[in-house]
Amino acid sequence: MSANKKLTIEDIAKKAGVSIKTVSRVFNNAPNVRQQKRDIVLGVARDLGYQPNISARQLASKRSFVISHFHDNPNTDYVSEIYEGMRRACSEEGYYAVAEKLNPQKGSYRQSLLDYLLRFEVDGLILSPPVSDDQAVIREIEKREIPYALISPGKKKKRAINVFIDEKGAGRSITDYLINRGHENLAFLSGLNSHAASRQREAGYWEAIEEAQIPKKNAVRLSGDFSMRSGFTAFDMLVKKAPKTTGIFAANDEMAIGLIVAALGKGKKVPEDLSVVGFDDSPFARAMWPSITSLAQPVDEMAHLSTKKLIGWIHSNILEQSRFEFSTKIIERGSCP
Amino acid sequence: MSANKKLTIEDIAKKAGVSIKTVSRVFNNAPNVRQQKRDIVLGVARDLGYQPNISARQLASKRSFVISHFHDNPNTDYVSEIYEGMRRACSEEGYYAVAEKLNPQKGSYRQSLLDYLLRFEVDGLILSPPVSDDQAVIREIEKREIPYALISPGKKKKRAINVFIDEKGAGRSITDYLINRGHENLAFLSGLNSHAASRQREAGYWEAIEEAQIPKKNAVRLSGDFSMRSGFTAFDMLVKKAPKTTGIFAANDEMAIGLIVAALGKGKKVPEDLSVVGFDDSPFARAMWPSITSLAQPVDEMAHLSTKKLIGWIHSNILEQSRFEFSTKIIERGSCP
DNA sequence: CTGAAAGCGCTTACAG
DNA sequence: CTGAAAGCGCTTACAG
Repeated sequence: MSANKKLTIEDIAKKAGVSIKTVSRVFNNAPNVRQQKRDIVLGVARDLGYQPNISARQLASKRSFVISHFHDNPNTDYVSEIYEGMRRACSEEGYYAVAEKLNPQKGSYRQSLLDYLLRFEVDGLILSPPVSDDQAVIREIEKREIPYALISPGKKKKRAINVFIDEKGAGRSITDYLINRGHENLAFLSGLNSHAASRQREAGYWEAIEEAQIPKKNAVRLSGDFSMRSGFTAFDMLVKKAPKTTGIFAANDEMAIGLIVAALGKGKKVPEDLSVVGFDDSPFARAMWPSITSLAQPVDEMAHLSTKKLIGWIHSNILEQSRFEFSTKIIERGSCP
Repeated sequence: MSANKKLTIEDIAKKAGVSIKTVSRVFNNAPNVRQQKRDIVLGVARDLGYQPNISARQLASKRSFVISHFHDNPNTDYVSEIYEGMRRACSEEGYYAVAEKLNPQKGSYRQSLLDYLLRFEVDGLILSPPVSDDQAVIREIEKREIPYALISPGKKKKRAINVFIDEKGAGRSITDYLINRGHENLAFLSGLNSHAASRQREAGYWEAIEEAQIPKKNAVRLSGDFSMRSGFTAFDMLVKKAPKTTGIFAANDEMAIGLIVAALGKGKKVPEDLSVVGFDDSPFARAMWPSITSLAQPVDEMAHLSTKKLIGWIHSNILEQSRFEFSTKIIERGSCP
């Protein structure tokens, strides 16, 4: 190992019979190197186990090789999955992945962002909900011309990388899934209405209801706020407003869990009396009993691709494609088999 | 901002009327600088908003200024809290915090660790359970003489920083808490027996039982594995083995949740029929309904302190104190008020 | 307790 | 398509 650490660009250049500049070009994927030389350099580097010294690159190039993920999300499973996708992409490209939790309690978002950008150099930023919809934050980033990517933004930005799923389509397919299983009395349990995703999922719900010609009176909407507690409370509303309901679409898994716990506590059987489908395929959806049927989005891949595209943008200084839609699937489990 | 970025050690030296070496010494907390000069330098740096260039430090010193947290823990809340504590400490000391998830599926732990240490320089390592009890991993680290810290290790190491809580004492205090609330028929729901923490918590349980002179037949042990599912199943065992039980101590919150869900499903009331205390004070313990009384350990502080001490060790090359015990407290909630 | 010189391993213009 | 020189902003011996 210590032998590896001593290897420099010069050693590789000598072995390969080229100048250090050529080696540098190869490792930066820069143009103007004949393919043949490129192969030789890469071969020598592989044989000797050469790893470029990141600090030297940073210092000389005045770039940081750091991609930072800004978030403010209490859902650590979601944040961890994003980090993992970023980390993989960064490691492939010789970058560092850093996660920064914006703390809205002390001062504004914007302030913590500014503080951060002042203290640390970053080459690119990744924002996830709800930060990805914070226009003040986005303005600050655009002002500094830092390449950035938005994960599941409510409003897609032209000068950014946007990765997302078809929220409305997902809402439709969950509703269809319930309808196909014979449910004729349905409920949608919403998240915070300020989140675009919740509104879009609901739109898909109503579209599917209409298309299946289910009478409007047999389909209700319950208000939640994405918290487990609100799912718990929603069950009481359901009993009052629409006791005949048998199929429920919750806008996230936490609410689905809360609702199921409430239902069990009142002697209802899941899925026999009440079938529930969640959204996110969170680890708890798997661990709960009954386990929860849920719509999965490929968060890890979304983070991985956006990081890759971000690094491409940083290198070429050109934003080629700005929108990437990912597909989802429903994972069938105990709460709605 | 761009003005700040241009500031170098030279600017500060000039302003402060000292050599750059003195400035460097001040920023590295090195000895041999008169306090008066130190204050001047620090004052000038503050006024101008100077931030040392990390890459330059890395390159010149051949240190990475990176502290890496190795883990393999499905509990993302726990991992995130550790990361947050590390990140705070690192940011105070001008270090980078990195989290690396060891993937035991592909190849051994040890291999992924070696791969990592080969690819990246790190100045220090932090290990959390279960990695903190993997002696093969620890051997590799000690062989390389990398300073490291263990969070809640089963076996404390002499040549490492160890941060931990009194697991047995925590088990005692939870049991006492139940006893003080009048429960005379108790159950302990264990985690994986291979985890030292679970065994120690159980030892505390039995100690408290004995001290309170509760007949052994009124206290049972149920086997779990830390999973929510195992808590769910444990309820059936409980009904068979010890139907008179009213007070339950679960070795973690997930099992407490599983057990409560099972109990609710069978028409039991919590806490009226069954009082449950968990361990970890996880976000779900707060969010559940009923919310769960749980023992909280200061994970964030444990990570923060161990990172600080680790950096101190790196700088001085001296490991001063190797053991740090943290205190815990029981957070009273709905499941056992 | 303090300073002037050399060097860490790369990249950036610049020249060809 | 390729190379020799200068320099990024620090720290490390070394000397005093």
